[in-house]
Amino acid sequence: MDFSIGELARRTEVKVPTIRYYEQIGLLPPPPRTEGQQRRYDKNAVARLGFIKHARELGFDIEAIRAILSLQDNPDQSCSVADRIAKARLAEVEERIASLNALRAELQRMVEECASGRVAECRVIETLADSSNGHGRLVET
Amino acid sequence: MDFSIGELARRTEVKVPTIRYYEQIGLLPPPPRTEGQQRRYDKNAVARLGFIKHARELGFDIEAIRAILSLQDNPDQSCSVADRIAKARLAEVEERIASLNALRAELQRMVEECASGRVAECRVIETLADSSNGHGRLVET
DNA sequence: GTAGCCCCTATAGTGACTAGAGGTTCAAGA
DNA sequence: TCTTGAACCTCTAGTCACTATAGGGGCTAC
Repeated sequence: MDFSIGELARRTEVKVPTIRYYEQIGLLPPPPRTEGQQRRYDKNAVARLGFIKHARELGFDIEAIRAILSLQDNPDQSCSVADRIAKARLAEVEERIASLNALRAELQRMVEECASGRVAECRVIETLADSSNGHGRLVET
Repeated sequence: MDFSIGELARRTEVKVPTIRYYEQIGLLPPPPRTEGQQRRYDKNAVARLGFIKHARELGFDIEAIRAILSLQDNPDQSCSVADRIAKARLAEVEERIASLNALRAELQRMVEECASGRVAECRVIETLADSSNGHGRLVET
């Protein structure tokens, strides 16, 4: 029911040194060790690390992930704190979805034009070039 | 109708050294210079840099952005090349949208529970913890 | 023409990993 | 039980994508 860092790495597809790095910076709690100082993990670690992996792939930085995980780790903390973090992340997530939808539409158009034998004009830049749409980085206030 | 690197930085909200860095690695073409070797930009540069900024915020790495921009820069290149790049990026974009939708739903649920006065149980980890859903990195083949 | 802000290049530092060196532990088989 | 080799340990250094600093030169307003 518990396993090594290598097994955790295989299950999550996160590299072993990255797992140790996450522990070092406090994203993963220090796990129990064997007599010989080797780390032993359980299913909770798989879930937590899987979440971190996903969130990183989605472009959240470590501090944002730390904030989201703190919701999980302190379910009893004041509602207002959790609410503020969740709302800020929610706004960021919604903006990202909107931008990705626009980019998807343009990529789809290009693929379709290709399929119909025409050389695609590429307008990805116009699709995503507007810098005045409030896409700045969100910060907890 | 043309302006300095500082003005480009203000218009795009990209920092001056970052603009020079993008030029150095070939994401931005070298612009014309004044007699005194200062860079001058036009509206095209604003659009291209705005696109790059957005794409970085969405988590695309430099090589992915380079590939997408190459569609724009070589509209006459073979359809099969453009198609391959566009399809790979499209798949990646769709996976990201799906993950973000799941995360959004969970964050919304938490915000709603907070609004109703209950302390939120946080289940963000369960929402996004599954690492066996094919979220690996896509690569051009 | 000179003050002051902006630009130049070049180098070094940061965040988030990733790889390597050099040594130790664990478990499977003899 | 003993051995052996894969997997583990710590520590340091390197990579990618910036970001900041140093030291100097250009440009416009008075």
